[in-house]
Amino acid sequence: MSTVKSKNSLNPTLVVDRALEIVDAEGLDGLTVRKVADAFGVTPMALYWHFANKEALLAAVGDAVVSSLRVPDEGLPLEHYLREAMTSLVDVMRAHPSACPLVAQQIMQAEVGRDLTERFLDKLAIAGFDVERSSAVAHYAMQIAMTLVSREPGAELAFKPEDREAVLERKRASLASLPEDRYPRLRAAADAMIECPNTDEYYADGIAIFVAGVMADARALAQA
Amino acid sequence: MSTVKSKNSLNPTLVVDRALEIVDAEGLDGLTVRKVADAFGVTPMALYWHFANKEALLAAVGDAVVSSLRVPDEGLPLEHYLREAMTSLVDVMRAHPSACPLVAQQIMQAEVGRDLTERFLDKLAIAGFDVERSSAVAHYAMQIAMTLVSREPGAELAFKPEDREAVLERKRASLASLPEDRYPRLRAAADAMIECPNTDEYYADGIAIFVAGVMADARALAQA
DNA sequence: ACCTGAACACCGTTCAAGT
DNA sequence: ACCTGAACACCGTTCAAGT
Repeated sequence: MSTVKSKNSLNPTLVVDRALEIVDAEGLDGLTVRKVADAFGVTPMALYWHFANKEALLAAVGDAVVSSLRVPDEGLPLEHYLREAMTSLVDVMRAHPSACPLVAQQIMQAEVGRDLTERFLDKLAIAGFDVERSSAVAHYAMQIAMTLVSREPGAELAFKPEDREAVLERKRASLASLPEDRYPRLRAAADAMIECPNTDEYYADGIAIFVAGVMADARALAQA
Repeated sequence: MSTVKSKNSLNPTLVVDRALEIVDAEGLDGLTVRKVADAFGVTPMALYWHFANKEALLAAVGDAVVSSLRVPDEGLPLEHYLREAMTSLVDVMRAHPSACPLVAQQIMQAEVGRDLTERFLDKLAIAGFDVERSSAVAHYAMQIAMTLVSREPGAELAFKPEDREAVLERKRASLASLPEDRYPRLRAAADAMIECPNTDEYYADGIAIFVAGVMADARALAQA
């Protein structure tokens, strides 16, 4: 967070990088035009020369994160292509969990996002999905990837590191206070539901369930 | 939006109802302590007698929506129980799409949410899912139901009804400008990806895919 | 017990002005 | 071309005071 100040010190790329740092450190709601300006030792209004408004800045942050997405190999069959695409999306988002909603919002504005989706829609069509169904499945895939990352158990407590343990403890106590005879499963699951015990497994399983569901649909269409 | 004003006109139930109306009409970001106060012809600070802060008010709104959830019949087998539970969740949320995140946040604070989850975890355990996996699946189900509703194609444009058509048209134009030879599937899918052509089908398919994925897991566990 | 009034530290953004 | 300064219409919230 060093304060850089010189003539023409502000350009969109630098601003977006700084903004992403702030989002990572303080969450999406923690990003403020004034904070970005301060980080550059500049007046808030200086940013309005480079971006039309805050919305445009957020979109640019989304674009920046999306750009590191990779398109799975064209030759892969539907099942593996879908798994690879979702894994790639999840990986990109896990690098900047707070920016997830921006990624979901901007993915179609990026060439890599369009290419990935076009190929996916094509494979779905070949597997027998009609246009409406393919569109829905592509939409589910994107949104589920985002949800997995941005709502990973315990992720909502990523900020205010002092409070984090306190909030965790409060949730734990709340579940522990439930009557054992009525909520035995909930009590046993408490720890796992509050904080993800194995994040890699959490993502792999989430993706696997969705992929299996889509493939069940594909099989049903194949024999119809 | 009539202005009610009398001695002791403010009580938590009335305030929550009003707040939910505002959320429905203007979205979650449109809900403001000051707006709620205005609706009652009262000073913003009056609300702080009944709620600790805005967060507590939002939680109460979430509780109110959750309360209309119903627990599926205990006797149902896993597959049907899961489908019923997600359908019930989706129905409750579709009544107040902007309040979805509050529902997801508060569901475990409500008896009906805990009962629904306890039974689901029990059925998963009987089907062979270990604690960690059951917890993850319960979490996926909740979050996916929420995502289906709050990110239904076109839902993000639910407010500012004047701008709505303009934004839709801008998105449509953006996809229509893509080269036909390179993005044929994307162009064909444009309408369906921008605005949901059949919402009931969209939800039924989304739920069906997740249920099928979980059942594939269950079968794999059964024969292991 | 329940609400008001004034104040504080924040927001995004406009518009005119400086260099 | 790029940035500043002052101002506006908002936020959530504290704290002391009224009834």
